[in-house]
Amino acid sequence: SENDQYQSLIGLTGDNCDEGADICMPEKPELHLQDVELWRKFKNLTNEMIVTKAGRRMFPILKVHARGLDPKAMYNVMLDFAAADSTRWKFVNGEWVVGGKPEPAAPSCQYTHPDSPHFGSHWMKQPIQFCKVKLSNKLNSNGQIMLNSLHKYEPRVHIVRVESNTSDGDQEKVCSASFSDAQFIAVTAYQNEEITNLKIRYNPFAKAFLDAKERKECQQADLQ
Amino acid sequence: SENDQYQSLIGLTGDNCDEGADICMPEKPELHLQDVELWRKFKNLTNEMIVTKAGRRMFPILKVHARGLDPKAMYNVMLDFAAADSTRWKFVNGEWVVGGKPEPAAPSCQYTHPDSPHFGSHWMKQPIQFCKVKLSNKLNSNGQIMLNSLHKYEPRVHIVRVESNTSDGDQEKVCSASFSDAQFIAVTAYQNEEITNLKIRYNPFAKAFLDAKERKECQQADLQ
DNA sequence: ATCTTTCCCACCTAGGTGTGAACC
DNA sequence: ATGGTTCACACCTAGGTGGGAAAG
Repeated sequence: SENDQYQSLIGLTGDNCDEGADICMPEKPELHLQDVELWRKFKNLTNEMIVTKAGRRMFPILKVHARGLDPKAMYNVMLDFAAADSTRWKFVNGEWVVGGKPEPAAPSCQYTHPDSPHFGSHWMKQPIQFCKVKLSNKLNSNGQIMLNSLHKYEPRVHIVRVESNTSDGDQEKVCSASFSDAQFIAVTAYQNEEITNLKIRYNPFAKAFLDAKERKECQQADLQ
Repeated sequence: SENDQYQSLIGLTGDNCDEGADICMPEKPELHLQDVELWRKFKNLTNEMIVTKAGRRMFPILKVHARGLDPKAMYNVMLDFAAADSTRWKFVNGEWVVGGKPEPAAPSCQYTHPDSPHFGSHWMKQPIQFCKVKLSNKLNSNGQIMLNSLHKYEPRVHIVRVESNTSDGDQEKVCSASFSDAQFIAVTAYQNEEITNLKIRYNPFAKAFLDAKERKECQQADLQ
């Protein structure tokens, strides 16, 4: 169908929009992952994300396009990480294998997007970027999200309606989506060298190491 | 009175909170300028702010403490610049004098604080900082505020109530304050060398020039 | 000539990378 | 020994300073 074509072009749609069991109208809130091609490059090698005590940003950055919200209604946008399975992983002989018993899988804390609260029009006018969220392996006072190292996670985004001048608990969940293309294993140091290479290649903050690689290649070319 | 003491300690209170003509209850919204001592150092020399085509940040940074808002109500916080007088200024022989006829004094565009919209509790829990606002002498597409060079301005902060799911024009002004201690003349290059010295002394981004000054002083000390 | 504006620059702040040795 | 974690580090991105020459 035309809808299927569209989805394959722009990539993954959130799996479980859980409000409204009726037919899928354009008005129904939807969330679409951006940069799917990039995410899949990482997923094909089994993606890894560094966690540190102080918190580490994600790369690729999670970006989500929202549609179908009420432009004039107010929403919070939240991010959390669901345990993708119930095992602990380890990297042996170049591949990830199940190893040991997992930590008790508490659902991760929620990260509230810093633009929250804001109008539907704001959330829809451009992809929602989670470039500031930080992943940690320790419980911190600040806004970092704690994950268990060597466990696999899947990012989820939630949109909740907020009303001014009401009690704090009055928040209605409008839409949730889980992004399997953005699954990753939390690590304190990269295990798969190919993952490291992808990170260096695409993350501008790792430019120093990209340059080092290029110098190395030039040296080898000079020798030939 | 105790109230007067408090105000002289923390500095300037907004001059014209324009809602509620009744007696001043603690619940009445109020805005107080922060870092008044620093602002007055600049004001004593006649403060200057650089304006550039691309936009320049203010220094000192305008910080305002808010109180008396409804913690659960939603507000926008706006900043604009009122013409402090109707003349054009020029700097001759080390002092500012009236010179020439002024540009037509259109009120400046309004800058919306990037945290907007947000709850009263958010605006009150810490001073509201306008560290990102940029002053320009050109009309730009982005969020810069255009001012006329060599004209004097006084920053004003406005708090307006916003409701979700209502028409856009439905915004009720809750409180306005004008900060005479933060008056300045817009310039494209600093005129008063003493102002330059203060900017270098207190703005961390000008550290390079502070270091240069210290080296100079050490050289002079060595010669003696 | 004089006054004002523009542009490029060196030098900072602030903070995000993976590395590799050290630590546990 | 082994595997996982931590830390200081060099090297970047990103962008905010005033200086000073040049241009209007």
